[in-house]
Amino acid sequence: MTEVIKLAATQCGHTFKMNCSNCRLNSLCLPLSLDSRSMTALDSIVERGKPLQKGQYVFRENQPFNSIFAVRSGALKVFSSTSDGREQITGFYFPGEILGLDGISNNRYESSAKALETAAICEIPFDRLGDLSAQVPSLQMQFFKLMSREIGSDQQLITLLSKHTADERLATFLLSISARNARRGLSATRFRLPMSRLDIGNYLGLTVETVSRSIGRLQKQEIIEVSNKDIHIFDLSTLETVAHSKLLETKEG
Amino acid sequence: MTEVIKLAATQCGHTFKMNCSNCRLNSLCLPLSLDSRSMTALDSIVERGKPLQKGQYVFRENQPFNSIFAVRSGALKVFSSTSDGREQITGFYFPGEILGLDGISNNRYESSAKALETAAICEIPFDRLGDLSAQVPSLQMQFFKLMSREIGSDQQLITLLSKHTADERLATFLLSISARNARRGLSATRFRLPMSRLDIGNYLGLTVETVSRSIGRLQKQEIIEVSNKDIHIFDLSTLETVAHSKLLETKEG
DNA sequence: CGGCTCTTTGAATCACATCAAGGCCCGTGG
DNA sequence: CCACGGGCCTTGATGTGATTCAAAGAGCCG
Repeated sequence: MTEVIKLAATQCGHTFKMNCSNCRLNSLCLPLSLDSRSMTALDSIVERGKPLQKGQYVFRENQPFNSIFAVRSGALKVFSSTSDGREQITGFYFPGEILGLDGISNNRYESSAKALETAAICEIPFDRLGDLSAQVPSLQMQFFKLMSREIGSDQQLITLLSKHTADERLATFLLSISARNARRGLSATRFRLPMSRLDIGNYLGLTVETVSRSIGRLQKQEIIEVSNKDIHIFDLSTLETVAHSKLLETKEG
Repeated sequence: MTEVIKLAATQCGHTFKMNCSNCRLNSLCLPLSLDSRSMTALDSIVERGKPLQKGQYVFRENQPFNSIFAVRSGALKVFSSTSDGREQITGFYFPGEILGLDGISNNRYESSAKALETAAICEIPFDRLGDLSAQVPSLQMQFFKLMSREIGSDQQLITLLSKHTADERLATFLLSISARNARRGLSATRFRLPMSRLDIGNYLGLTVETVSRSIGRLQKQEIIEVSNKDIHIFDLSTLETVAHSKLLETKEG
């Protein structure tokens, strides 16, 4: 790694140029597969604001839509309010992932996004991204794929909610977090969950109590170990078995 | 290529040119908001095959992805298979609606699509659509919006599955069909459901029996009348009340 | 050290699933 | 045209996983 790029470390107070080219996440994020000229062009439209504190909003339901956002660090939850006023979390977003796509269709956000912990995000004005996409075919394709992936993952959640038990949902959820950690070069078996049990339950269509009990069951079977928000997955493959409802419950006196 | 363009044959033996410009659905479908030049360009890449019979597939899960499809007539279901081999229906598709978008991300379809009744579809090769989108900004935008709308509707289904009772799910389902009929100039209150109770249940995360009982309850409350697959909604606004769980159950001896 | 939210655990209840049986619709063939 | 057969749909009885209600313990921040 050359010394100019190294400057990405912040707290010292020096100014430095954070951009897509030197972003550690560019191989996961929108820039994926762009040549350096195109990446520079993309870079020029990206806006990087100050970090969000826990609880702060990136955007709110019904606000006019202008930009999509990429997570640089931290974690966010995206949720919309149901007809009877409660909230439904539709996704959690980690570094390298992009949110706000649901706002395109009606020019206003159809959900809200809130920081689960201190988070840094990149704002990408959508009109400028559209212009650039028309000029850079690989960017257009990358963006189509991004939206398609969002559709695919929503449909997986639909299946999860529709056809699976509490334990299967929780196991699938943990595996999803695990895989996304691995993608960013972090441990697939030890990590910290940035969201509360309430949020997990909300996302998975379960109550807090059920989430807590389900965690308890997985722990008792020695598949995971949990201490507060810290998760240790002992055996990924066993957890996968649980997720796919192929584990017959071990009867014990 | 110009005059060789697809001469769809009618039963009477006459040939005529079916195209986007003369399609009754063009104001609902992908061509929406295209000028006539652009519509002609789009038209030149659309392929119109012979109608599908009930039960025939448009595409199957894991097949290589090449095209997206627009429904011209009839109805389709889209479903994917769960980890334990059952199927999960993720959507029903009616004239003017577009399917296959989930295939873009990995270059293979992540779901299968099957005709619920005789159906006519337009095939749109995706690589050519991508090229054209880069040249026609309004087409690119229209396609972005289309994908975004799919994301939005998937998220609504997530909320429905996660937070709502059987009666609310069924009411919401009927209202969705109703609204989509209205959009195409058909009756919002009288229509025929092209799918079986089993399919409805599968889609809504319920068993057939529960669907049947839920229909029974709505009928007893004189909100709808059902005869086989024929639905008559007496009062849309009451049905909306049910969908939003604001109807207190009427106790009766 | 409060006061707060978050989490866990237990007991009772409920909405929906499951199991079971009978009826209806519709295509097919006599 | 009617009889037969196989899905599809409905209805009832019973079972169960998750919710609800309740309460106490654990972590966190001022």
